[in-house]
Amino acid sequence: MSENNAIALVDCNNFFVSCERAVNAKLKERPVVVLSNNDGCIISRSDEVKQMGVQMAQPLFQVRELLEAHNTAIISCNHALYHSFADRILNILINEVGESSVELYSIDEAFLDAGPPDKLKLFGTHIRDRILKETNIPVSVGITETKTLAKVANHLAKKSAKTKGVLDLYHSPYTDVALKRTEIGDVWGVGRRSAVKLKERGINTAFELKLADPEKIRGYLNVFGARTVLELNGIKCLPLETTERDNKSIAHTRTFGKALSSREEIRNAVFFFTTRAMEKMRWNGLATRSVSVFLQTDRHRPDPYYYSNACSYRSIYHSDVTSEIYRWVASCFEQAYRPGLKYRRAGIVLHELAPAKTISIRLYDQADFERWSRLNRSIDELNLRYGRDVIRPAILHDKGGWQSQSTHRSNDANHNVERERLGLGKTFSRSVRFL
DNA sequence: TCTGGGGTCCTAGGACCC
DNA sequence: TCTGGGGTCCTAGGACCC
Repeated sequence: MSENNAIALVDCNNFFVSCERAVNAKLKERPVVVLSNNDGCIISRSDEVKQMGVQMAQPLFQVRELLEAHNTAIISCNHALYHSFADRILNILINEVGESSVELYSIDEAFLDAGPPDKLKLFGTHIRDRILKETNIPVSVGITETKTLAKVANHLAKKSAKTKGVLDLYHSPYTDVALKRTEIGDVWGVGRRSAVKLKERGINTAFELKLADPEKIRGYLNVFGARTVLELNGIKCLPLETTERDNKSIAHTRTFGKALSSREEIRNAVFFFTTRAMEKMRWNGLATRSVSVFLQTDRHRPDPYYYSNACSYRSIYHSDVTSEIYRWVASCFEQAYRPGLKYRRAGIVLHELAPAKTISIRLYDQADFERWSRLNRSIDELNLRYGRDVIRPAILHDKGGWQSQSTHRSNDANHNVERERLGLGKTFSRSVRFL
């Protein structure tokens, strides 16, 4: 992109809630929250709920009464639905500016190369209107010189009704006003810890950070902090990353529906998680050579104490064969497991991923390995076509006390009718990261 | 009673080598 | 009694993001 081109950040408003509302119009009249797996935490809130003071990731039980008093719709998450919406929105953006001008940053936001600074507000409004019309999802658009400033602009576009969801601050005299109104903790890249450090040094707003000496900031934050200062000054440090990068790790971790102590049951859960992670890995054309497994007891109820342990295995060869990875995972599990404890959470992470096509040849059993690898891919395809787990390893049980408790799942039959109408067929996205 | 999940990057410090 | 120094690699942990 040209150095002078503007950057736009397109960010979906209350994304998961907006998806649920897009397929169920009745929800538009009520406050809505979407819950995490297990229905434990609130992971998406409608504006009304935000106004009640409910925080992101707040446990449901702490605010259940408040929500019910306001007739709030409480919904279990449905990630397949959110991904199909994300996919369609991405396609619209690509259609508008071209694939090489879109950086998909997360499931619900993307940076765009907005081109030369000409009619930016009009451009933003067009994008916003089109996405709303075609998907029912409201988005906000912030446009400026750098990504960090675009975050600020987007934040204000969301908060201020006057902007109608689009704020163009490209070389604008209002940028400093915007920065003065932005608390230091709301700056992109400044988390809780850094915010404390900066406040101790008298830096309380984005504007004060803009005026700071980047080298000093690097001293008590890190190189990121220094970059943030420059970005706030309109100097591009973070380029648009428009080519898709391979994942460096893939994880599948869950809190169990209830605390478990049975070795068998927990092992089953870990194998189940492994299978899911492997599917995702193969779908992305990757192979792994190191895995780690972790087990944790309930950190909120240490009984008799909080136990958390992670064990890793590293192979000399990369692999994408489920049965082989099972063996790695099993050895990690045996190391991490201590009898007599009640476990509440477990997970597996695949590290050191590499494109499956480029992994090194094995000295002894290359032919066998390739056969197994092909078999796994065929199974993936069958499962994709005929339904998940139509074919699965005999070792795998998808039932157990570890399963999530989702009691607020929205009615799938209703969804399907509405999804049909919106053209949300059986899309399976390769483009949206963080599957 | 009830408390999410999936990622990335940076840094300090230890191990090791010559 | 005197007791090097520089470089690289790896890892765990911290911080941050959505």
